[in-house]
Amino acid sequence: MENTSNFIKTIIEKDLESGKVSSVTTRFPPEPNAYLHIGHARAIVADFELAAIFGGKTNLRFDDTNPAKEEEEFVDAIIEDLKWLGFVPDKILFGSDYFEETYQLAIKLIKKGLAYVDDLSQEEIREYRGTLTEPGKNSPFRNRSVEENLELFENMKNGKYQEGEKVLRAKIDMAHPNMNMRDPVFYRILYIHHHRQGDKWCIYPMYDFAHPIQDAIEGITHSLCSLEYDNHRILYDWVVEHCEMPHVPQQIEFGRLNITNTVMSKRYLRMLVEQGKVTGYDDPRMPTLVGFKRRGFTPESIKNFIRSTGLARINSTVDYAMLEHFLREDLKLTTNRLMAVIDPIKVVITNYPEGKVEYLDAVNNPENEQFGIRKVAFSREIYIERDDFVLEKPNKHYKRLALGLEVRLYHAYFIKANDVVYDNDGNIIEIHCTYDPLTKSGTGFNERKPNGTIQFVEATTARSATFNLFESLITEGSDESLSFLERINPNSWQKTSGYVENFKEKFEVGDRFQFIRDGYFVVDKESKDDSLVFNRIVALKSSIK
RNA sequence: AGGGCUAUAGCCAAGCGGUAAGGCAACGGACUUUGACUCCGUCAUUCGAUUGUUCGAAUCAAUCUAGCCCUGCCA
Repeated sequence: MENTSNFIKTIIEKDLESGKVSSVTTRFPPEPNAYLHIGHARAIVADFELAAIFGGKTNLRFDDTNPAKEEEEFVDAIIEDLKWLGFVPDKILFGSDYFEETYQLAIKLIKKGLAYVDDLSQEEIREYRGTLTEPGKNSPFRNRSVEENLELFENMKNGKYQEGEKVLRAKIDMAHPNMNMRDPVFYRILYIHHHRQGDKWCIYPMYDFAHPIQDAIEGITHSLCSLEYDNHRILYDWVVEHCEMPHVPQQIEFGRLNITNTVMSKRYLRMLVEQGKVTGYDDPRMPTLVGFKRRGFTPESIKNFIRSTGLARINSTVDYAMLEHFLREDLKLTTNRLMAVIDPIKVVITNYPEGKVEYLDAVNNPENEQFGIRKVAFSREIYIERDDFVLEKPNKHYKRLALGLEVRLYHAYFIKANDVVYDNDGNIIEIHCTYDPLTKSGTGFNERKPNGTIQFVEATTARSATFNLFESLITEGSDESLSFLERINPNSWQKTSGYVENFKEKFEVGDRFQFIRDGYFVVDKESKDDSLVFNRIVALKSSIK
């Protein structure tokens, strides 16, 4: 946000200049009913960074006015997610902490003749509301006296009625062109245990009543929310005005962020978890923040991605490639570059002495000297990537190994392929090569140019590893007419076994590496056998011509 | 008697009356001990359409078109 100009930043600047506000306070108000996903990151970055630019503060406020959907598990998860992204809230608050004040303000509205208790059923309220093109009609209970409303509302609070029997409504205008103004419900009766309030309350305020009050109480100057609340701003302002809140917050809407081929809806994400399509909210294929974290994304890459997409009054669908770009950009300077062979084939260096293992110097990250150097093992038997060998050079663009061709083994020697060994089914199981000692890495040998550079892993010292290769969970270009679950790609997670060089004694969960030519990987949880488990984060942009 | 919001390249996105930034993707080329990275180059005579105002319009006005949101006792 620092780098990008956007319309909200402009609004804040003007408010500061005109003296409308003297400082900036924002809030990030998630409902604790789900894990945060990448779409939330836009709101988080906007709330925190926009305030920070102007030296302001940001509260984390849980919007917990509906006990039917909210759980403690989610509040802890959300706090963790924010911490992971590196944002520190000025205060951590709960909408439910304001229930008493909210209740008193409802009484105030009743006394002003601006709210009434309605006995209509849910169905009747819907019928009386009218439609998009027809006005609604007044409830027969709309003109109850202030005294009667006061008594009825108190009875509601004291549990004298059943759920659904009565609600408190604002008295505004049943013919208003904006449906939200047709006497919106402000309080409903719910005999449900609240995760923080316990059974203290049996009436709960609706979002439209509670949210502006919470913002006003906290002194929020700019209340950012997504575009669908545009239609609610008129109500938001109505509540602030008629409750006579001393502080007047301002609601500003911006567009949501979507990513191509990525389902973001809480409902669908919950379905994936509940139906066992994924291993949990932190499954690496999930678009949740914990999912991205386990998949190996860095907080910085996600923030840079969000910053680059800007903020506008339009919902946007950004190409997933953009996210990968920012991850590569971050990772290329912050990871060690190791050699790993995902689909191994054995190579025997026939002119190299048996039993000898030598160690060669390798730079850990050529673009960042701080990562130092390591020793890479080399011997008579090594593994290379099966894709890096063909019998005959197919075209002039081919830059790998073929019979009769010489390539450089990265960090080691030139080798030339002379022969292959087949199994009974006619599959190549071994490649026989010779190496040239003069071409040792670091000697500056330049008499000949090899046909490219390939990676390898020394056979006796290599660590066995399991590589998880992810694809989009939702099949690309899927038919919109198919149901959500039918669009899930069943092959979205492929496992394969290979080898990685013995870089260090203990690989930690979360360690990220670039495997030369194969992309960026992160160490995941332990596997059942003792092989290392790596999840691919992003592939390198290589294509074989 | 519907209301509100939005429209700039394949995808994001600047621009706010003075003659279309930037990023992603794509495509050429150079370099290369990663087909990566880096570097160089190409990629909107036109801003949803049509009129109008103006010396001058993506920017202002009118009309039209398309998309999104709104008829929860969800948020």
